[in-house]
Amino acid sequence: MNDRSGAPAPTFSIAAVERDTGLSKDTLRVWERRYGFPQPGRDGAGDRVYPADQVERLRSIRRLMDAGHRPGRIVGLEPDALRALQEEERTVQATASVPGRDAGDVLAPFLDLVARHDVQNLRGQLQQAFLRMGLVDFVTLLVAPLTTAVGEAWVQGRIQVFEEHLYTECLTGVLRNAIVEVAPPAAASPRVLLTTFPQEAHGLGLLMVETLLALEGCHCLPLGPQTPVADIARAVQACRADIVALSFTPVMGGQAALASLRELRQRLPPQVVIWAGGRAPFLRTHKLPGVTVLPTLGALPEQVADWRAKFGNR
Amino acid sequence: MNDRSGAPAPTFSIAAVERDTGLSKDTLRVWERRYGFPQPGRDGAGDRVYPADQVERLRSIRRLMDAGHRPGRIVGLEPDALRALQEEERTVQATASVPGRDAGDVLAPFLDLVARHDVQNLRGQLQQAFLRMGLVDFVTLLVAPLTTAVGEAWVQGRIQVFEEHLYTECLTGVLRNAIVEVAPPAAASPRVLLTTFPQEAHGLGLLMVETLLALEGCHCLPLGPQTPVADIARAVQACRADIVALSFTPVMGGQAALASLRELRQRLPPQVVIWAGGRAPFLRTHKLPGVTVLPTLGALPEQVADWRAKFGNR
DNA sequence: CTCCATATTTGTCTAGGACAAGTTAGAATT
DNA sequence: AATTCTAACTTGTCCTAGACAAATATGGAG
Repeated sequence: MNDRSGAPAPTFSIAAVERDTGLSKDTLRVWERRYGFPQPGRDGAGDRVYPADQVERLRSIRRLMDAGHRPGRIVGLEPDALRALQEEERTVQATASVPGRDAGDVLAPFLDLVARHDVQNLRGQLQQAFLRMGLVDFVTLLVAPLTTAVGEAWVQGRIQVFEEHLYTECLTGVLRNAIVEVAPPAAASPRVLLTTFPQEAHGLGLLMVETLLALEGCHCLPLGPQTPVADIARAVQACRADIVALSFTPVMGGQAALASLRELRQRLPPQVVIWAGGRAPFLRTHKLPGVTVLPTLGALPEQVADWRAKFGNR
Repeated sequence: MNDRSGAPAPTFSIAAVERDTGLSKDTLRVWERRYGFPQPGRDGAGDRVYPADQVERLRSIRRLMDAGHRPGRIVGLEPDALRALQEEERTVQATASVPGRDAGDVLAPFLDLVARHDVQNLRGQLQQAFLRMGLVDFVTLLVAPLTTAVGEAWVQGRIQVFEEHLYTECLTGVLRNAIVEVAPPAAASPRVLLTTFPQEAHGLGLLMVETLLALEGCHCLPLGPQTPVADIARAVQACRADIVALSFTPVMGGQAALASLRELRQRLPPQVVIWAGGRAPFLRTHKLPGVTVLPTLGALPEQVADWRAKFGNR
């Protein structure tokens, strides 16, 4: 980034690497021991000092792991091999989405705006699409696939973190605006509490769900992202929620997510339903007793109808 | 919460405690060694198991630390003594805000709505206040003090975490809506990038600043909360930002914040200005070379004018 | 009352071992 | 050939206990 600077090459403490890569200190140390990478230098106090290129390589590894690769197979790989794998990912995904080729073409111009950081136009185009398509189609046919595409582009290193932040922020504004226009019914049911676990900072999925639920006439209790499990349980009790809807991205490790879900299930009264949705792989691969998995946003109206059939006459 | 349940009392792993209290595993272990608290049990594998009441006590300790107390003095304290300190905090703050007694009375009804989880009315009242006061007064005279008051109430244990989340979410909606109505000038300057560091999840301050900056005719580049330092630097370069505005709550430890600020300063070109604002104590107590501290929101227009006087003629 | 030197406090880092839960691969059965 | 079961391997997290640097407090001198 800055070749010409005479300043010393920027380096990273283990804490900084943890923040920037999302890999815990324990993991970083154990990888070093087991796989021989990373190989940080040491400062005067004997503390690890990571050069920038190793951090970059760790980020690539992290992205590939989010895409399903296993550490043992990729941590030792040279940057070239990592790039090759990223390329492969892209091909696989392109193939997988053949039935939605039209969709891809719809998304492309938006992705382009993101990559160019053209927030003004991005916002304008999104707003326009919203008005043209109507809220339901806008969310299910454009926003959801687009968010997935942005996530995939990030995995492949085609989009920077800050570009993803710009996109998220932009879309948050548009969706928040849209939600206001859906007049919330005074005392509707079911009462749905929306949030994510503390490790999951991504709140876009919640907004999409909130939009659709509001349209279905549900009473939404949005808590925003990152509520501790204990507080979710308290909120359910205090707000008399019928359903807890949680959103998961691949960023949240499957193990941590499963543990938290089990803990939450244990703390909630049995009649309170837990909905789990999002792009996290563990939602598809694991059985979650006492949790309803929403594979897509399209499944929402159906689930709401289900709930009303079962509990609606309270 | 559940006295009557025959289920075994819920317990917490060290990871769960870290999430719920914000205290790192290392800190939890070292406190145990030094101060004799917490004193978790052990499970079959020899892993620490924290009972619920110890977690609760840790939360109280955390809140008091955010209010400026030192660990060595309070970690060993019994719950009664902690409650006494909390009470003291409340008294001190009430005294400190004597000049704003009017303000306190203005805030009280809103705090009441938060404590009752009456989101519907809270939103309505906020919206109404916004229309009555106008955007600038709404943000500086109501939203900012109210957010501070909510934070203080949380420190004193009068407000639950989830209630604070409800408040934040509610207000986010209102502010986001307001921002849209401020027509953004096409190519204004300065270009201000807004975000927080990864440890700082609170984004309300950013929205307040964005509102006021938009009114001042600045070009805002909101990244949302929790951008890694390296990505902030990249975003500045890619978006040609003139200023980076960062927001800090007491939740973010002073040490971590200072380290990140230094790192950011080192990575940015010298002509890019860093603004730091928020309720975090370290902003008042420390000298931050190369960083402009904004003590209050009221200082914003002045700072913008300053920048324009110095660099406006690019 | 202010300033500086010394003492204490405090969070983070280190090492390398251990283990349980999850995953893969291979064998045995249908 | 497909399915199920078992054994081997992976992998993240947790453990102990010591060390140190930076931040903060304390006490003495000006």
